[in-house]
Amino acid sequence: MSKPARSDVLAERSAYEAKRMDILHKTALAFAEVGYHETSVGSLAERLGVSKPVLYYYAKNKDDLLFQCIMVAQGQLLEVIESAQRTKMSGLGRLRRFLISYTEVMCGDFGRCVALVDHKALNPETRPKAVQALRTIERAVVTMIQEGQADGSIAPCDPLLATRALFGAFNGIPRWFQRGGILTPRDVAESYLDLFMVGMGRA
Amino acid sequence: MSKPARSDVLAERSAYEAKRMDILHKTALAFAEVGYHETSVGSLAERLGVSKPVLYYYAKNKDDLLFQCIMVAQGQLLEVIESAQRTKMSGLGRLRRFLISYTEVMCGDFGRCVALVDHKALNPETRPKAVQALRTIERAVVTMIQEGQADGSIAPCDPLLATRALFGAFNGIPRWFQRGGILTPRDVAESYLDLFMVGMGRA
DNA sequence: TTTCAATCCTACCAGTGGGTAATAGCGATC
DNA sequence: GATCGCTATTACCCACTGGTAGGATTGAAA
Repeated sequence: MSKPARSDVLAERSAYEAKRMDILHKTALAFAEVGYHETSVGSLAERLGVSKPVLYYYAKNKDDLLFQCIMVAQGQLLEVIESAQRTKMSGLGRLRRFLISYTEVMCGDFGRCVALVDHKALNPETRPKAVQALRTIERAVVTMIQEGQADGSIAPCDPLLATRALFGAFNGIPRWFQRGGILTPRDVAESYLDLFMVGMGRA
Repeated sequence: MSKPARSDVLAERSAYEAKRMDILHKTALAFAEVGYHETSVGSLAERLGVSKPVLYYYAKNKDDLLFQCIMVAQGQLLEVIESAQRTKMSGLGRLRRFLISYTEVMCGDFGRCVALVDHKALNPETRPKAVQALRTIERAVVTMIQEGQADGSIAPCDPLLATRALFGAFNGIPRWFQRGGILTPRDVAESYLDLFMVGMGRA
Protein backbone atom coordinates (compact mmCIF):
# COMPACT_ATOMS: atom_id res chain seq x y z
CA MET A 1 0.00 0.00 0.00
CA SER A 2 2.31 2.76 1.25
CA LYS A 3 5.82 1.38 1.02
CA PRO A 4 7.66 4.70 0.70
CA ALA A 5 7.82 6.42 4.08
CA ARG A 6 10.67 8.71 3.27
CA SER A 7 10.83 12.47 3.21
CA ASP A 8 11.99 13.12 -0.36
CA VAL A 9 8.83 11.72 -1.83
CA LEU A 10 9.03 13.01 -5.32
CA ALA A 11 12.23 11.50 -6.64
CA GLU A 12 11.68 7.87 -5.86
CA ARG A 13 7.93 8.02 -5.53
CA SER A 14 7.76 8.81 -9.19
CA ALA A 15 9.91 5.82 -10.10
CA TYR A 16 8.24 3.51 -7.65
CA GLU A 17 4.81 4.77 -8.57
CA ALA A 18 5.50 4.48 -12.28
CA LYS A 19 6.58 0.88 -12.02
CA ARG A 20 3.74 0.10 -9.66
CA MET A 21 1.22 1.52 -12.10
CA ASP A 22 2.82 -0.39 -14.92
CA ILE A 23 2.50 -3.61 -12.98
CA LEU A 24 -1.06 -2.87 -11.95
CA HIS A 25 -2.00 -2.01 -15.49
CA LYS A 26 -0.80 -5.30 -16.90
CA THR A 27 -2.18 -7.15 -13.92
CA ALA A 28 -5.63 -5.69 -14.48
CA LEU A 29 -5.42 -6.71 -18.10
CA ALA A 30 -4.52 -10.27 -17.19
CA PHE A 31 -7.22 -10.54 -14.55
CA ALA A 32 -9.84 -9.20 -16.93
CA GLU A 33 -8.77 -11.29 -19.88
CA VAL A 34 -7.72 -14.57 -18.33
CA GLY A 35 -9.55 -14.34 -15.03
CA TYR A 36 -8.39 -13.86 -11.48
CA HIS A 37 -8.32 -17.46 -10.34
CA GLU A 38 -7.06 -18.59 -13.70
CA THR A 39 -4.04 -16.31 -13.38
CA SER A 40 -1.36 -17.64 -11.04
CA VAL A 41 1.10 -15.21 -9.53
CA GLY A 42 3.86 -17.11 -11.27
CA SER A 43 2.32 -16.82 -14.70
CA LEU A 44 1.54 -13.20 -14.03
CA ALA A 45 5.16 -12.47 -13.19
CA GLU A 46 6.26 -14.27 -16.31
CA ARG A 47 3.81 -12.25 -18.33
CA LEU A 48 5.24 -9.04 -16.92
CA GLY A 49 8.81 -10.16 -17.48
CA VAL A 50 9.70 -9.96 -13.80
CA SER A 51 10.19 -12.45 -11.02
CA LYS A 52 7.52 -13.40 -8.57
CA PRO A 53 8.88 -11.59 -5.50
CA VAL A 54 8.76 -8.35 -7.43
CA LEU A 55 5.01 -8.55 -7.33
CA TYR A 56 5.19 -9.15 -3.60
CA TYR A 57 7.35 -6.10 -3.38
CA TYR A 58 4.65 -3.91 -4.85
CA ALA A 59 1.70 -5.72 -3.30
CA LYS A 60 1.04 -7.44 -0.03
CA ASN A 61 -0.39 -10.51 -1.68
CA LYS A 62 -2.45 -11.58 -4.65
CA ASP A 63 -5.65 -10.10 -3.25
CA ASP A 64 -3.91 -6.81 -2.73
CA LEU A 65 -2.95 -6.79 -6.38
CA LEU A 66 -6.60 -6.98 -7.31
CA PHE A 67 -7.54 -4.53 -4.60
CA GLN A 68 -5.10 -1.96 -5.89
CA CYS A 69 -6.49 -2.36 -9.38
CA ILE A 70 -9.95 -1.75 -8.04
CA MET A 71 -8.74 1.34 -6.22
CA VAL A 72 -7.24 2.75 -9.39
CA ALA A 73 -10.51 2.20 -11.19
CA GLN A 74 -12.39 3.80 -8.34
CA GLY A 75 -10.12 6.82 -8.58
CA GLN A 76 -10.98 7.18 -12.24
CA LEU A 77 -14.66 6.81 -11.46
CA LEU A 78 -14.59 9.40 -8.71
CA GLU A 79 -13.06 11.88 -11.14
CA VAL A 80 -15.84 11.12 -13.58
CA ILE A 81 -18.46 11.58 -10.90
CA GLU A 82 -17.07 14.90 -9.80
CA SER A 83 -16.73 16.10 -13.34
CA ALA A 84 -20.37 15.29 -13.95
CA GLN A 85 -21.46 16.91 -10.73
CA ARG A 86 -19.62 20.12 -11.50
CA THR A 87 -21.48 20.73 -14.76
CA LYS A 88 -24.51 22.95 -14.67
CA MET A 89 -27.09 20.75 -16.34
CA SER A 90 -30.36 19.08 -15.56
CA GLY A 91 -30.26 15.87 -13.54
CA LEU A 92 -30.83 13.94 -16.71
CA GLY A 93 -28.00 15.77 -18.45
CA ARG A 94 -25.60 15.00 -15.63
CA LEU A 95 -26.68 11.39 -15.61
CA ARG A 96 -26.10 11.12 -19.35
CA ARG A 97 -22.75 12.73 -19.10
CA PHE A 98 -21.72 10.52 -16.24
CA LEU A 99 -22.82 7.26 -17.82
CA ILE A 100 -20.94 7.98 -21.02
CA SER A 101 -17.71 8.58 -19.15
CA TYR A 102 -18.50 5.66 -16.90
CA THR A 103 -18.71 3.39 -19.91
CA GLU A 104 -15.41 4.66 -21.22
CA VAL A 105 -13.75 3.95 -17.89
CA MET A 106 -15.31 0.52 -17.58
CA CYS A 107 -14.10 -0.42 -21.04
CA GLY A 108 -10.57 0.48 -20.00
CA ASP A 109 -8.27 -2.09 -18.45
CA PHE A 110 -8.86 -1.20 -14.83
CA GLY A 111 -12.57 -0.84 -15.35
CA ARG A 112 -12.84 -4.19 -17.04
CA CYS A 113 -10.96 -5.71 -14.17
CA VAL A 114 -13.57 -4.37 -11.78
CA ALA A 115 -16.48 -5.37 -13.96
CA LEU A 116 -15.25 -8.83 -14.85
CA VAL A 117 -13.60 -10.14 -11.70
CA ASP A 118 -15.85 -11.44 -9.01
CA HIS A 119 -15.36 -9.48 -5.80
CA LYS A 120 -15.69 -12.69 -3.83
CA ALA A 121 -12.09 -13.30 -4.77
CA LEU A 122 -10.97 -10.69 -2.26
CA ASN A 123 -10.24 -11.56 1.33
CA PRO A 124 -13.14 -11.07 3.71
CA GLU A 125 -10.99 -8.37 5.22
CA THR A 126 -10.29 -6.22 2.17
CA ARG A 127 -13.60 -6.89 0.46
CA PRO A 128 -15.68 -4.45 2.51
CA LYS A 129 -13.39 -1.62 1.50
CA ALA A 130 -13.83 -2.42 -2.16
CA VAL A 131 -17.58 -2.78 -2.07
CA GLN A 132 -17.91 0.40 -0.06
CA ALA A 133 -15.83 2.20 -2.66
CA LEU A 134 -18.19 1.11 -5.40
CA ARG A 135 -21.20 1.80 -3.22
CA THR A 136 -20.09 5.42 -3.17
CA ILE A 137 -20.41 5.55 -6.94
CA GLU A 138 -23.84 4.00 -6.74
CA ARG A 139 -25.06 6.53 -4.21
CA ALA A 140 -23.94 9.39 -6.40
CA VAL A 141 -26.09 8.10 -9.23
CA VAL A 142 -29.08 7.66 -6.96
CA THR A 143 -28.89 11.31 -6.00
CA MET A 144 -28.42 12.34 -9.62
CA ILE A 145 -31.69 10.63 -10.43
CA GLN A 146 -33.41 12.23 -7.47
CA GLU A 147 -32.21 15.64 -8.59
CA GLY A 148 -33.42 14.89 -12.06
CA GLN A 149 -36.82 14.04 -10.70
CA ALA A 150 -36.83 17.24 -8.69
CA ASP A 151 -36.09 19.39 -11.73
CA GLY A 152 -38.50 17.43 -13.89
CA SER A 153 -35.98 15.99 -16.34
CA ILE A 154 -36.39 12.44 -15.10
CA ALA A 155 -39.69 10.65 -14.74
CA PRO A 156 -40.85 9.51 -11.32
CA CYS A 157 -39.55 6.07 -10.49
CA ASP A 158 -37.71 4.31 -7.68
CA PRO A 159 -34.24 5.88 -7.88
CA LEU A 160 -32.45 2.93 -6.29
CA LEU A 161 -34.08 0.40 -8.56
CA ALA A 162 -33.37 2.54 -11.59
CA THR A 163 -29.76 2.88 -10.52
CA ARG A 164 -29.40 -0.86 -10.21
CA ALA A 165 -30.95 -1.40 -13.61
CA LEU A 166 -28.58 1.13 -15.13
CA PHE A 167 -25.48 -0.30 -13.50
CA GLY A 168 -26.55 -3.81 -14.37
CA ALA A 169 -26.86 -2.91 -18.01
CA PHE A 170 -23.73 -0.77 -18.23
CA ASN A 171 -21.58 -3.14 -16.20
CA GLY A 172 -22.50 -5.83 -18.67
CA ILE A 173 -20.90 -3.94 -21.54
CA PRO A 174 -17.29 -4.99 -20.89
CA ARG A 175 -18.46 -8.58 -21.03
CA TRP A 176 -18.99 -8.42 -24.76
CA PHE A 177 -17.44 -5.16 -25.93
CA GLN A 178 -14.31 -5.41 -28.04
CA ARG A 179 -12.00 -2.51 -28.57
CA GLY A 180 -11.10 -1.80 -32.14
CA GLY A 181 -14.54 -2.70 -33.42
CA ILE A 182 -17.00 -0.45 -35.18
CA LEU A 183 -18.51 0.90 -31.99
CA THR A 184 -16.71 3.05 -29.46
CA PRO A 185 -17.66 2.84 -25.79
CA ARG A 186 -19.33 6.19 -26.26
CA ASP A 187 -21.49 4.87 -29.09
CA VAL A 188 -22.64 1.98 -26.96
CA ALA A 189 -23.35 4.23 -24.00
CA GLU A 190 -25.45 6.57 -26.11
CA SER A 191 -27.44 3.74 -27.59
CA TYR A 192 -28.07 2.33 -24.14
CA LEU A 193 -29.10 5.77 -22.90
CA ASP A 194 -31.58 6.14 -25.72
CA LEU A 195 -33.14 2.86 -24.73
CA PHE A 196 -33.37 3.84 -21.10
CA MET A 197 -34.50 7.40 -21.58
CA VAL A 198 -36.83 7.20 -24.54
CA GLY A 199 -37.98 3.65 -23.86
CA MET A 200 -38.37 0.87 -26.34
CA GLY A 201 -42.11 0.23 -26.00
CA ARG A 202 -44.68 1.56 -28.46
CA ALA A 203 -47.97 -0.01 -27.45
CA MET B 1 -23.31 -37.30 -17.33
CA SER B 2 -25.07 -40.55 -18.27
CA LYS B 3 -23.99 -43.14 -15.72
CA PRO B 4 -27.01 -45.42 -16.03
CA ALA B 5 -26.74 -47.42 -19.24
CA ARG B 6 -29.22 -50.08 -18.25
CA SER B 7 -32.50 -51.05 -19.78
CA ASP B 8 -34.86 -50.65 -16.85
CA VAL B 9 -34.42 -46.92 -16.73
CA LEU B 10 -37.33 -45.92 -14.61
CA ALA B 11 -36.68 -47.72 -11.35
CA GLU B 12 -33.15 -46.64 -10.62
CA ARG B 13 -33.16 -43.60 -12.83
CA SER B 14 -35.67 -42.05 -10.50
CA ALA B 15 -33.53 -42.76 -7.45
CA TYR B 16 -30.30 -41.83 -9.16
CA GLU B 17 -31.84 -38.80 -10.73
CA ALA B 18 -33.46 -37.66 -7.52
CA LYS B 19 -30.22 -37.79 -5.59
CA ARG B 20 -28.36 -36.20 -8.46
CA MET B 21 -30.79 -33.31 -8.53
CA ASP B 22 -30.58 -32.94 -4.79
CA ILE B 23 -26.81 -32.73 -5.00
CA LEU B 24 -26.92 -30.31 -7.89
CA HIS B 25 -29.44 -28.14 -6.12
CA LYS B 26 -27.31 -27.74 -3.03
CA THR B 27 -24.20 -27.40 -5.14
CA ALA B 28 -25.72 -24.55 -7.12
CA LEU B 29 -26.66 -22.87 -3.88
CA ALA B 30 -23.13 -23.15 -2.54
CA PHE B 31 -21.55 -21.94 -5.78
CA ALA B 32 -23.89 -18.97 -5.91
CA GLU B 33 -23.56 -18.06 -2.27
CA VAL B 34 -19.94 -18.84 -1.47
CA GLY B 35 -18.48 -18.77 -4.95
CA TYR B 36 -17.14 -21.47 -7.21
CA HIS B 37 -13.45 -21.13 -6.48
CA GLU B 38 -14.15 -20.44 -2.85
CA THR B 39 -15.98 -23.76 -2.52
CA SER B 40 -13.66 -26.75 -2.32
CA VAL B 41 -15.02 -30.14 -3.24
CA GLY B 42 -14.27 -31.27 0.29
CA SER B 43 -16.24 -28.49 1.93
CA LEU B 44 -19.03 -29.03 -0.55
CA ALA B 45 -19.25 -32.70 0.35
CA GLU B 46 -19.26 -31.82 4.02
CA ARG B 47 -22.03 -29.32 3.40
CA LEU B 48 -24.09 -32.00 1.68
CA GLY B 49 -23.42 -34.54 4.39
CA VAL B 50 -21.77 -36.98 2.04
CA SER B 51 -18.21 -38.00 1.30
CA LYS B 52 -16.14 -36.54 -1.47
CA PRO B 53 -16.18 -39.53 -3.84
CA VAL B 54 -19.96 -39.39 -3.87
CA LEU B 55 -19.71 -36.16 -5.78
CA TYR B 56 -17.34 -37.80 -8.20
CA TYR B 57 -19.87 -40.54 -8.56
CA TYR B 58 -22.49 -38.14 -9.80
CA ALA B 59 -20.16 -35.83 -11.70
CA LYS B 60 -17.01 -36.26 -13.71
CA ASN B 61 -15.18 -33.52 -11.85
CA LYS B 62 -15.74 -30.16 -10.26
CA ASP B 63 -16.30 -28.41 -13.57
CA ASP B 64 -18.89 -30.95 -14.49
CA LEU B 65 -20.74 -30.17 -11.30
CA LEU B 66 -21.03 -26.56 -12.39
CA PHE B 67 -21.79 -27.56 -15.94
CA GLN B 68 -24.68 -29.75 -14.85
CA CYS B 69 -26.08 -26.89 -12.79
CA ILE B 70 -25.92 -24.65 -15.82
CA MET B 71 -27.69 -27.27 -17.89
CA VAL B 72 -30.51 -27.51 -15.38
CA ALA B 73 -30.91 -23.74 -15.48
CA GLN B 74 -30.86 -23.78 -19.24
CA GLY B 75 -33.61 -26.37 -19.22
CA GLN B 76 -35.74 -24.09 -17.10
CA LEU B 77 -35.01 -21.16 -19.38
CA LEU B 78 -35.87 -23.08 -22.52
CA GLU B 79 -39.24 -23.93 -21.01
CA VAL B 80 -39.79 -20.27 -20.27
CA ILE B 81 -38.81 -19.30 -23.80
CA GLU B 82 -41.15 -21.80 -25.38
CA SER B 83 -43.96 -20.83 -23.09
CA ALA B 84 -43.53 -17.20 -24.11
CA GLN B 85 -43.31 -18.07 -27.78
CA ARG B 86 -46.50 -20.12 -27.67
CA THR B 87 -48.63 -17.23 -26.44
CA LYS B 88 -50.50 -15.18 -28.99
CA MET B 89 -49.41 -11.70 -28.09
CA SER B 90 -47.54 -8.80 -29.60
CA GLY B 91 -43.75 -8.99 -29.65
CA LEU B 92 -43.67 -6.63 -26.73
CA GLY B 93 -46.13 -8.76 -24.81
CA ARG B 94 -44.09 -11.88 -25.38
CA LEU B 95 -40.94 -10.07 -24.34
CA ARG B 96 -42.58 -8.86 -21.15
CA ARG B 97 -43.90 -12.27 -20.35
CA PHE B 98 -40.54 -13.87 -20.99
CA LEU B 99 -38.51 -11.43 -18.95
CA ILE B 100 -40.76 -11.82 -15.94
CA SER B 101 -40.37 -15.59 -15.98
CA TYR B 102 -36.69 -15.17 -16.76
CA THR B 103 -36.25 -13.11 -13.64
CA GLU B 104 -38.03 -15.70 -11.55
CA VAL B 105 -35.76 -18.42 -12.87
CA MET B 106 -32.62 -16.36 -12.39
CA CYS B 107 -33.56 -15.66 -8.80
CA GLY B 108 -33.83 -19.40 -8.19
CA ASP B 109 -30.85 -21.41 -7.05
CA PHE B 110 -29.79 -22.73 -10.44
CA GLY B 111 -30.33 -19.39 -12.10
CA ARG B 112 -28.30 -17.58 -9.51
CA CYS B 113 -25.54 -20.09 -10.03
CA VAL B 114 -25.50 -19.23 -13.71
CA ALA B 115 -25.69 -15.51 -13.12
CA LEU B 116 -23.13 -15.32 -10.35
CA VAL B 117 -20.46 -17.82 -11.30
CA ASP B 118 -17.97 -16.73 -13.88
CA HIS B 119 -18.06 -19.05 -16.86
CA LYS B 120 -14.30 -18.84 -17.11
CA ALA B 121 -14.28 -21.39 -14.33
CA LEU B 122 -15.28 -24.10 -16.77
CA ASN B 123 -12.73 -26.10 -18.68
CA PRO B 124 -11.97 -24.77 -22.15
CA GLU B 125 -13.56 -27.98 -23.34
CA THR B 126 -16.95 -27.76 -21.65
CA ARG B 127 -17.21 -23.99 -21.76
CA PRO B 128 -18.28 -23.67 -25.38
CA LYS B 129 -21.25 -25.93 -24.72
CA ALA B 130 -22.39 -23.72 -21.87
CA VAL B 131 -22.00 -20.42 -23.68
CA GLN B 132 -23.74 -21.81 -26.73
CA ALA B 133 -26.61 -22.89 -24.53
CA LEU B 134 -27.02 -19.39 -23.19
CA ARG B 135 -26.51 -17.90 -26.63
CA THR B 136 -29.62 -19.76 -27.69
CA ILE B 137 -31.62 -17.86 -25.10
CA GLU B 138 -30.15 -14.60 -26.30
CA ARG B 139 -31.06 -15.29 -29.91
CA ALA B 140 -34.64 -16.00 -28.95
CA VAL B 141 -34.92 -12.58 -27.37
CA VAL B 142 -33.38 -10.88 -30.37
CA THR B 143 -36.08 -12.37 -32.60
CA MET B 144 -38.77 -11.43 -30.09
CA ILE B 145 -37.67 -7.83 -30.38
CA GLN B 146 -37.56 -8.03 -34.16
CA GLU B 147 -41.07 -9.42 -34.23
CA GLY B 148 -42.17 -6.65 -31.91
CA GLN B 149 -40.71 -4.10 -34.27
CA ALA B 150 -42.47 -5.76 -37.18
CA ASP B 151 -45.86 -5.60 -35.47
CA GLY B 152 -45.22 -2.09 -34.21
CA SER B 153 -45.24 -2.85 -30.50
CA ILE B 154 -41.54 -2.14 -30.08
CA ALA B 155 -39.77 0.98 -31.21
CA PRO B 156 -37.06 0.76 -33.85
CA CYS B 157 -33.66 0.11 -32.30
CA ASP B 158 -30.77 -2.28 -32.72
CA PRO B 159 -32.25 -5.58 -31.51
CA LEU B 160 -28.92 -7.08 -30.50
CA LEU B 161 -27.85 -4.05 -28.53
CA ALA B 162 -31.23 -3.87 -26.84
CA THR B 163 -31.01 -7.55 -25.97
CA ARG B 164 -27.63 -7.06 -24.40
CA ALA B 165 -28.87 -4.10 -22.41
CA LEU B 166 -31.83 -6.12 -21.18
CA PHE B 167 -29.79 -9.16 -20.22
CA GLY B 168 -27.19 -6.99 -18.57
CA ALA B 169 -29.78 -5.34 -16.40
CA PHE B 170 -31.76 -8.48 -15.59
CA ASN B 171 -28.72 -10.65 -15.00
CA GLY B 172 -27.61 -8.12 -12.44
CA ILE B 173 -30.71 -8.68 -10.32
CA PRO B 174 -29.50 -11.84 -8.53
CA ARG B 175 -26.46 -9.89 -7.45
CA TRP B 176 -28.47 -7.82 -4.99
CA PHE B 177 -31.88 -9.46 -4.79
CA GLN B 178 -32.74 -11.18 -1.52
CA ARG B 179 -35.54 -13.67 -1.21
CA GLY B 180 -37.92 -13.05 1.61
CA GLY B 181 -37.79 -9.30 1.21
CA ILE B 182 -40.60 -6.97 0.30
CA LEU B 183 -40.16 -7.38 -3.43
CA THR B 184 -40.76 -10.57 -5.36
CA PRO B 185 -38.72 -11.30 -8.48
CA ARG B 186 -41.85 -10.48 -10.45
CA ASP B 187 -42.10 -7.06 -8.83
CA VAL B 188 -38.53 -6.28 -9.74
CA ALA B 189 -38.98 -7.51 -13.28
CA GLU B 190 -42.05 -5.37 -13.79
CA SER B 191 -40.33 -2.30 -12.45
CA TYR B 192 -37.39 -2.90 -14.73
CA LEU B 193 -39.72 -3.41 -17.66
CA ASP B 194 -41.46 -0.13 -16.97
CA LEU B 195 -38.12 1.61 -17.07
CA PHE B 196 -37.13 -0.01 -20.31
CA MET B 197 -40.45 0.29 -22.06
CA VAL B 198 -41.74 3.66 -20.95
CA GLY B 199 -38.33 5.23 -20.50
CA MET B 200 -37.17 7.35 -17.62
CA GLY B 201 -36.42 10.56 -19.47
CA ARG B 202 -38.76 13.56 -19.47
CA ALA B 203 -36.87 16.32 -21.22
C1' DT C 1 -27.38 -68.22 -0.07
C1' DT C 2 -24.77 -66.53 -3.56
C1' DT C 3 -23.97 -62.96 -6.79
C1' DC C 4 -23.78 -58.81 -8.91
C1' DA C 5 -24.41 -54.09 -9.48
C1' DA C 6 -25.06 -49.75 -7.41
C1' DT C 7 -23.72 -46.69 -3.92
C1' DC C 8 -20.70 -44.77 -0.74
C1' DC C 9 -16.63 -44.60 2.59
C1' DT C 10 -11.68 -44.16 4.47
C1' DA C 11 -7.32 -43.09 3.30
C1' DC C 12 -4.19 -41.37 0.38
C1' DC C 13 -1.58 -39.02 -3.48
C1' DA C 14 0.55 -35.58 -6.51
C1' DG C 15 0.50 -31.18 -8.43
C1' DT C 16 -0.16 -26.56 -7.94
C1' DG C 17 0.07 -22.19 -6.29
C1' DG C 18 0.65 -18.62 -2.84
C1' DG C 19 4.12 -16.95 -0.23
C1' DT C 20 9.10 -16.31 1.75
C1' DA C 21 14.24 -16.40 3.13
C1' DA C 22 18.51 -15.19 1.75
C1' DT C 23 21.07 -12.67 -1.15
C1' DA C 24 22.98 -10.09 -5.09
C1' DG C 25 23.21 -5.68 -8.10
C1' DC C 26 23.14 -0.77 -8.00
C1' DG C 27 22.54 4.05 -7.64
C1' DA C 28 22.98 7.87 -4.50
C1' DT C 29 25.21 9.81 -0.54
C1' DC C 30 28.94 10.58 2.71
C1' DG D 1 35.79 4.15 -2.30
C1' DA D 2 32.73 2.61 1.50
C1' DT D 3 28.01 2.55 2.98
C1' DC D 4 23.18 2.36 2.86
C1' DG D 5 18.57 1.60 1.05
C1' DC D 6 15.89 0.27 -2.71
C1' DT D 7 15.07 -3.17 -6.17
C1' DA D 8 15.16 -7.52 -8.02
C1' DT D 9 16.50 -12.75 -8.24
C1' DT D 10 17.08 -17.63 -7.26
C1' DA D 11 15.64 -21.20 -4.88
C1' DC D 12 12.74 -23.08 -1.82
C1' DC D 13 8.70 -24.35 1.36
C1' DC D 14 4.30 -26.24 2.49
C1' DA D 15 -0.76 -26.05 2.82
C1' DC D 16 -4.44 -27.10 0.28
C1' DT D 17 -7.23 -28.99 -3.22
C1' DG D 18 -8.71 -31.77 -6.91
C1' DG D 19 -8.82 -36.32 -7.81
C1' DT D 20 -8.32 -41.56 -7.05
C1' DA D 21 -7.58 -46.47 -5.40
C1' DG D 22 -9.53 -49.97 -3.22
C1' DG D 23 -12.61 -51.75 -0.38
C1' DA D 24 -17.16 -51.89 2.58
C1' DT D 25 -22.22 -52.00 2.49
C1' DT D 26 -26.63 -52.79 0.71
C1' DG D 27 -30.40 -54.52 -1.78
C1' DA D 28 -32.30 -57.08 -5.24
C1' DA D 29 -32.12 -60.82 -8.41
C1' DA D 30 -31.07 -65.76 -9.26
